[in-house]
This record gives sequence, C-alpha cells and structure tokens, in this order.
Amino acid sequence: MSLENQELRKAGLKVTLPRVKIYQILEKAGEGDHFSAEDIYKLLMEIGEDVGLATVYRVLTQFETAGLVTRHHFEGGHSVFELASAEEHDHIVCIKCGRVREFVDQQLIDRQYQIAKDLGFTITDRTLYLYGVCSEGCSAK
Amino acid sequence: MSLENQELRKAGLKVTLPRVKIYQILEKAGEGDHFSAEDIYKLLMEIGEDVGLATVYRVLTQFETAGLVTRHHFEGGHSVFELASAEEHDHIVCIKCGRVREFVDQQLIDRQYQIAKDLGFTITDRTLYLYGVCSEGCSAK
DNA sequence: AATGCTAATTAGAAACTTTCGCATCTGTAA
DNA sequence: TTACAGATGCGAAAGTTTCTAATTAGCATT
Repeated sequence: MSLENQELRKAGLKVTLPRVKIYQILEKAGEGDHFSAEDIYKLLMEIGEDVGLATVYRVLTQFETAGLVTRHHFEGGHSVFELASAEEHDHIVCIKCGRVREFVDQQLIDRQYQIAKDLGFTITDRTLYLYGVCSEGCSAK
Repeated sequence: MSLENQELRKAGLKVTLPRVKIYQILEKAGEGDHFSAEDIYKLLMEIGEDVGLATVYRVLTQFETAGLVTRHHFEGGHSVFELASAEEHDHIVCIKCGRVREFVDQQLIDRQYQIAKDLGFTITDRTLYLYGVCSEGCSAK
C-alpha cells in the first residue's frame, strides 16, 4: 500500500481516486509551495483526471479537518493550501502578485511563547501573517 | 468643522455624506471592534442612510489607501475593517472560554518588520493570533 | 467474482463577497 | 451661483466557495 493511502486511512478517510490525486499533487509540491483550489483543479485537468472543482474544495476541506493540510486565507477572497508540516513556520504574503512565502524565525516564535506564558496562556496554535508588497519580481498583474 | 471632516480632508478625500457616515460608524465602534462591509451597510440602512453597498466597499478601500482604516482578511473570504489605531496590537485567544485579549509587544512587532525587510517586503498589514488556554478563570463552558 | 449498502463524486446552479460600468448627482472652488 | 471633477447608486459581472440531486464508486459480505 502506498504512502498516500496510509495517510488517508490514518486520517479516517476512504481512499478514493480524487483524494489520492490531490494528495499527490500537494505532496509533490513540497513544503513552502501553496496551491489554490483552482490551481489544483487545473493540474488535475492537465494530467487527465476528471475531478470537479467542487470535489477539490470538498476534499481540501476534509483534508483540513483531518489535519492533513493547512488552509491559508488571503487577498481576493480565495484560499491556498499546503501539506501540514511538522516545523513551525509563518507566512508572508505579497498582496500584489499573491505569492505566499514561508519563513522560520526562532527568535520570533520564542518571543510569542514567552508572551503567552507571561499572560498565563499555554499556546496550542498560532497564526502569523505578514501582508505586503515584495520588491522584486512581482510583475504586478 | 467636525473632526471627521478634518480627517477626511487631511486624507485628500472630498467630504461626502457616505464617507462621513461610514467614518462615524467606525469611530463609534471604538478599538477592537471589527466590521465587515456588509455590517456597515446594514448599520447605514438602520439609520436611514441610503448608501449603496458598492459605495461602502469603495469608501473603505479609499480609507484603507489613505491609511484611515486597517483591513483584516478573515475566514470565509471576506474582510473586516477597523479604524487605524495609533498603536499596533495583537490578539491572544482562549480556545476554552473564548476570551480575546489584546497585547502589545514592541520587540515582537519590530522583529516582524525586520524579517519582512530582510525578505524584501514592505508590510502593509499584519495578523498575529495566539490560541491557547488561559490558566485562571476560564469557566470552560 | 457478484451483490448491496453506504458514502463519495459530478455538474451545474446557487450563494456570497467584492468589483465594475455608466448615467446621475454632489461637493468644491472660482 | 455655476461649472466641473469626482463621487454615488444601481444593476450586472466577476470570482470564490458551497449546495443539491442524481449518479457512481468503494468496500464488506456473500
């Protein structure tokens, strides 16, 4: 049994073709890469998999609920998804070109835990997004 | 001349009825309150101001551009707005009792701007939420 | 292998937020 | 007061996400 199948079963999801294909796409993308539902839909079309857009959304939501992927919301009212990763990281989003970039800054993370501790909290989850304009590239479509 | 009018003029915007009304709503809300465009539209209806939803969006975008308000991107693909506050703050949320607490930590904020700068970004907006369990109170419903 | 039950998928339409186009109206400066 | 740039309102359009109803596929059991 393939790795994807194990992951899906472990998450309590039946192993179906759309789920496997979508999981593979996310997997191949690797860490730091983010896809919108539309991106994934187009990729599926390209490889000849006839999966509906609604299914892509549903499967991604199921993956999110199961903790397999993380959903990120940003400008323009659409979301991007990435395979849940073990390493804590944060995101910086270019509001012009839409690119999402990950970064890890231990000092920043440590400080957050320290603040929470000082306020009498135990952190279970964090969300940090920086929105801005990236200087290079960003051919402002 | 009223305070709102001065603010609008200072921002280079004509003083029109919709703009004044929308500004007043945001002002009355105070800090920490967040309104969606739809919320504001409904409030305008309630007080009998016949302002179109499109205008609400346009005005909010202008206010944002002028630096009068801050836009936050929330779940479900919609945005909320709050009057730009002089002080940047972040939020810590108790996942048990739902309490939201604001905090300000300059070191944390500075570090974020530094990271963005290092990555070639100019920050226009930030969102930091810490989720956790608060030790005291927290009458875990 | 075939069956039946359950759950998942599909396509299209609906829902929802946000933006656009254009005729009309308003605020502002002369 | 007048003229004009710019703002507004309305409806339609655009774009993302969700819903519905009918169909199909997965899977445990024969």
